[in-house]
Amino acid sequence: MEEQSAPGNEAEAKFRPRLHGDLLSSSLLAFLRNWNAYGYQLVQELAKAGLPAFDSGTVYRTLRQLERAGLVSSFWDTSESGPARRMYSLTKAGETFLSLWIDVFSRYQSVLRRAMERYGDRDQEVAGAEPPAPAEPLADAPEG
Amino acid sequence: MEEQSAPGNEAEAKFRPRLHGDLLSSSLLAFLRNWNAYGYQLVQELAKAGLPAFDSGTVYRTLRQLERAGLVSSFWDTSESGPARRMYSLTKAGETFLSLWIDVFSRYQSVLRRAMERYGDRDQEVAGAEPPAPAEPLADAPEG
DNA sequence: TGCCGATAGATGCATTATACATATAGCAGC
DNA sequence: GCTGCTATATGTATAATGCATCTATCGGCA
Repeated sequence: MEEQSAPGNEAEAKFRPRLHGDLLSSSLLAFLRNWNAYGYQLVQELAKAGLPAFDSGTVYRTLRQLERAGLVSSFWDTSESGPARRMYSLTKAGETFLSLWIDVFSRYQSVLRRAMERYGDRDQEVAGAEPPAPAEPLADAPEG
Repeated sequence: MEEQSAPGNEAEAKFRPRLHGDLLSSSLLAFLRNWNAYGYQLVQELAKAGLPAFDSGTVYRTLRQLERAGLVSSFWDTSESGPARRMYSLTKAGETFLSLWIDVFSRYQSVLRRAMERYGDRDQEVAGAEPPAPAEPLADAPEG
């Protein structure tokens, strides 16, 4: 069937960090914990934060989804000139969710941190050893 | 201020942290940076890390995807009794990707941290002010 | 007045990702 | 043979995503 051998040097292109879903949602909630803001503004704030650019359509849709879930609320702000802005603010439920997420997140974080800290001790294999044996990669069955 | 539409207490149920995509991929890469491991084992390791349970089918598919991208490599381990195990190890490209991800991740992290740290100063609104004005939530247009 | 560009939000659509259930298979104990 | 645990994989319906596109307001400018 599929028998491609991944060269490896084009891997970053195919599989770059995307920061989707939960990461976007929680970033938005985090911003809204401090400041009321509207979508266009949040897109720019996220970019300014040094994160990879988010698709604005995804941001707008995510905000509406957060609103449907009751984590944020919004109203149309027509006080400024220009197109109306949908101003968002964090709800009580949103704050609760954000702290729940941060709990989960800190556990995830320690997984990453452990990976980086242990980098110095890389020599001593701890668990499933088997030194990086070559063998047939991408094999489809144990016994061809 | 009362949320008339979303009760808020069912928000966590509808919108719980899922730890998808990039988070799963990078967790797997992080584990594999230290230990060679197979899928079933990684599912258990992730659970032991205190993270919400991942669907095993998603983990297996994600591992194959990482392999297709050249970030990990695998071989069938039939040395133990029982079903064959597909042993994974991190490739050079995988290490590169992981550190790229950790860069992005640390920026994301500071977004969250800033949100939590500033919590004490919550009173002084900094940016888009407009005290949580009520107004029509979930409105479809600025002018009814 | 008409046109352009920036701002602001939204949606259509094809592709991909995901959860849930189910399938396959090896082996151990009875 | 049957059951249960290990270990991997897939079918499928639903959800999420990227990209392009659309609407609309307003300021500047010719």
